[in-house]
Amino acid sequence: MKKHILPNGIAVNQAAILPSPPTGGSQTGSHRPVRGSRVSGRKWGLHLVRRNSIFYFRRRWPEKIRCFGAPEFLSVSLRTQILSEAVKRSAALLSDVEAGEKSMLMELQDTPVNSARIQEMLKELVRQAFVRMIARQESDLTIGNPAPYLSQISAESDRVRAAQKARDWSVALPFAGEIARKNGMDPDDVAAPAVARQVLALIRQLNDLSLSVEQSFDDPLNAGREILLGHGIATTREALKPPMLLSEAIEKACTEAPGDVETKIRVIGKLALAFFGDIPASAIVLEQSFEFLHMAWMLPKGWGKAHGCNRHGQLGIELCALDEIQEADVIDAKLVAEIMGLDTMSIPDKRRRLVQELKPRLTDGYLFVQRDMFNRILRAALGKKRVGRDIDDEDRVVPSHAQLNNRMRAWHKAQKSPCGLPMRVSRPKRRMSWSLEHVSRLLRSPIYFGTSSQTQRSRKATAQKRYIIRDAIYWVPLIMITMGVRPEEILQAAVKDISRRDSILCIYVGNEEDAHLKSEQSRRILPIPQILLDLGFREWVVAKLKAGETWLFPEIQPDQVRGRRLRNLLKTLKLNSDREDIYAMRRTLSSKLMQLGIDTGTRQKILGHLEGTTVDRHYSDGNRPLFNGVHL
DNA sequence: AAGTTGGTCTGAGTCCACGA
DNA sequence: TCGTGGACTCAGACCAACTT
Repeated sequence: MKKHILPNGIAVNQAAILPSPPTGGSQTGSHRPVRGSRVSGRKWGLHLVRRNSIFYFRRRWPEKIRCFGAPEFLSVSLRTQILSEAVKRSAALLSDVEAGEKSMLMELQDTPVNSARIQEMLKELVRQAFVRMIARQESDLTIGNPAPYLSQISAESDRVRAAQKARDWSVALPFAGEIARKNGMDPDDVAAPAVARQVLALIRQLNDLSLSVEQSFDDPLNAGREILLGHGIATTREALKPPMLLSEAIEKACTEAPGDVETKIRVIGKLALAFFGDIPASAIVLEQSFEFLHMAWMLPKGWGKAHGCNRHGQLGIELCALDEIQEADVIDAKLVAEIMGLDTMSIPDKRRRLVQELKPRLTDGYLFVQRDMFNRILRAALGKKRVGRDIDDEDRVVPSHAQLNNRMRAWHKAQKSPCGLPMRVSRPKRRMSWSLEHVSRLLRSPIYFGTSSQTQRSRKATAQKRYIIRDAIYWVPLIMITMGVRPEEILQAAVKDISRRDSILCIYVGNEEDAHLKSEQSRRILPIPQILLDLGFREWVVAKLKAGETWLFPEIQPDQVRGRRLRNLLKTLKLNSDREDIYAMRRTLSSKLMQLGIDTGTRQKILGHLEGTTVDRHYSDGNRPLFNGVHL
């Protein structure tokens, strides 16, 4: 395809000689409007020029192709002096050229001829050659008979030289095709003149080095110093180790990371393997990281969840992330087409429907998490020098946050229809404080007014049966609303963490030695608000103490999935809401305190955020009246 | 029939440390 | 002060066997 476009006949040299179009001229000079006595270039027709009575086809290459290195013009001799024949041939040529351009543009966008990838391939070529040379020097003397080896190498060099002269680029394939394939490139790319030329030259360079090393028995690392450094390889044995595969990099990153991070690394690792295949990690370059992240960006929210495995040993099904994207894309495209076709609908209405009905994708914020995890994988393989914080943007393999941000803006633009309607949506979570109505509905729910079943707490009490069970489900929402502690903080509290301090009943959050806290800042002492005391919190704790309990909420195992029971209950009570979830109760308290004019520092101390020093983290004294003012 | 539960998996937010 | 990276926590979907 490229072949019939690139060799552009007589054009390149003569392009400079031909008169350039005056300002405002489009395409070629031939498009210039007729002005004054000047001979119109369009005398013969579109893209037609006549020189020495022979007609030529002459057309400017589109900017998009020129920026990839194409010359200004395509000029081809039409090999005729007859105008009508020239017009016919020119029309045929034009349609061919335009078709070729189209597919070429697609190709360029699909796999940009990426110089960084080619450099990686050449580097691998060098590395392998050096490994062979060193292995030969260290091998048993009887194996390597120098004479045939030398002549074999010279023969190879001769062959390469001949191929270079004949411009037979396919010769490069046996040398670099396999490496290209392993690096995730199309082996045919190696046969492109620009690439093959470099490959063949390098092969000869390496062969020359082999010959001289074979004869002089110099250390290849020393003798080939320039070649190594020229390809970014240090002159050490260490640097010649085979490149790490993506799968190995994932394993390495996982062993280095803590548990929770490991699961995320495995997620993005699985995606990367599906996207790149198991190629050497060093073969990935910046532009491909962008493509990969774009793929992740298009993942539908909730991908990979419908696998069907559960605790009953169900086998479930294997899901392919790429397929899930494809499916979502198809559905979205159908919806977009359908809505665009509704002539009667106004633009805002169309937007509303699209936002509601399009399949939500990952949020922008989460893509940064994915980026960070991908970063860890590549850092495990390439080291901090290639993948670190303080690297120039153009040297990066994984884009920096800023780079990704910029690129994401472009992606967003591309996901807008011509009339500005969205073709891709996401649903970020925005927590809001609970409305008073919501809180009061919770407090009037069967949890506090009594249930008819001891286990199914959402069932309303009947005349005969009325249970009010004071356990985690009863106290945790109250404590969260009035004190703003995190669920995991209150759930791991021990009975003796509740005690008097200066005659005020307080809870010592994070007092347990082995308590697992979000941060040191969350270690704090909070007074028990009056509301809880009125509800009998003190008596309840005393009863626990007498019963010899250690934990405040023994029914909640520390390693259990916490909070799900409560969440489930809220759901059946129809108290669940996307924005006003359990965790949002912390925010509720904070905003209520703010309305009462309490300064930020104190609020942060109550919530256990960074701010207060160790000394003033104990603010139980004197602050208690504030809590009495909190109306729920 | 509606609700509970505990497996699996991913989604996404918060907070903190560090260094330019 | 801000960008970056890291760690941690919680949210939520799906699923099938149980309970009520």
